Amino acid sequence: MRMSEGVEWGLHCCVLLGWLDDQAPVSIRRLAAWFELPQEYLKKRLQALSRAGILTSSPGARGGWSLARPPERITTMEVVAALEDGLDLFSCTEVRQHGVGSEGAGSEFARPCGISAVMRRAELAWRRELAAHTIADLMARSPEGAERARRNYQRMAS
Amino acid sequence: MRMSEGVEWGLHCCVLLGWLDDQAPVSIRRLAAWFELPQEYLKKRLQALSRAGILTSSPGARGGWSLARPPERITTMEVVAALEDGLDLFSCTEVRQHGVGSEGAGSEFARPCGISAVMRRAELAWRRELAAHTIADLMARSPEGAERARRNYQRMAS
DNA sequence: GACAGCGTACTCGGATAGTACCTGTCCGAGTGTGGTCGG
DNA sequence: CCGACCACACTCGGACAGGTACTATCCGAGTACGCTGTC
Repeated sequence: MRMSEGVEWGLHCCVLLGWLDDQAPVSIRRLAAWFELPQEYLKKRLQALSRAGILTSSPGARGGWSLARPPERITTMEVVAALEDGLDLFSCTEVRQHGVGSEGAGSEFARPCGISAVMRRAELAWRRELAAHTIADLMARSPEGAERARRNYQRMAS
Repeated sequence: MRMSEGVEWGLHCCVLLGWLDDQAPVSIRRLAAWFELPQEYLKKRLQALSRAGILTSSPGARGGWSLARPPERITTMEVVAALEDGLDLFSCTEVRQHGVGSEGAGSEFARPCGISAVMRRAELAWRRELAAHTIADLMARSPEGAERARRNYQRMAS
């Protein structure tokens, strides 16, 4: 079980777009060059973030990508959820209700499976932790990054 | 990102083996029939649990599978870890250190990436929750299951 | 009755396919900006 | 000077291909149990 690499890309893009907030929308070409990522595929991932209402894209010349909301109001949970659409770490297939083992069972299957419950609890703890951090938090974690971003972007634009 | 289906199988098998503790080892044929699962593939998954020291297998006629430890000392975390060997939900590829964005960076890359840190925190919360529950807990959650297991197994053996 | 031999019922490990999802690329269509050209 | 037109730079969505991990099956080899036959 491995999380999609696009999650890392998406989070980094969100942080960068937060830093470059004043610089209008940023084109996919520049975002891809910034992190040296495959442009076409990165675009696909950002489109997913757009559908989730996290990013906004403006078409046309001078168009590009920007945060749809202030970074304080975008949690890492939302970004992960948008990029991993399914998002069910564990999905119970109700194995207990099949085969010889299930024969003669009473009403106990009305109650949710204990294994499924434990997995869901763990998953909830994971999500809660992700929801506790926002893009603004991530931006604040490296103030040097913010300055460097602005500096390099100016150089890139010229 | 989806967790392997084998995790659900493995957990159910551990619980069942806990319930059937007195019934010597249980053959893969019976385990597969119990949950109506593909026998050969289930065997592969159980072999992984055996390598992790969670299950024990005895060869020969009358051989089969049994818990390697009392169920109080097997956590769900161990089972998940054994069946998902990699286990790194999120793996940081240090995207920040590539491309235009990384140019002119000082010593800040010596510090771990903030995004990676948040993801690791969340993952830790997930693991902690999984480690807090044991196979014995799962067994205790459905006492009817224990009785039905013994009943159906007797019928199956005859 | 004791012991060797053999068939059976298991597990172990490797080899091999099929499938689904992730990664990556390409293309046609749509849209807004800025420049150009004619009035 | 002003408005229509056009080229350009973007995004959007679908189609398609390669890679990797998950799912699944098959086979040969090894091991323990229990039966059978011989002494």
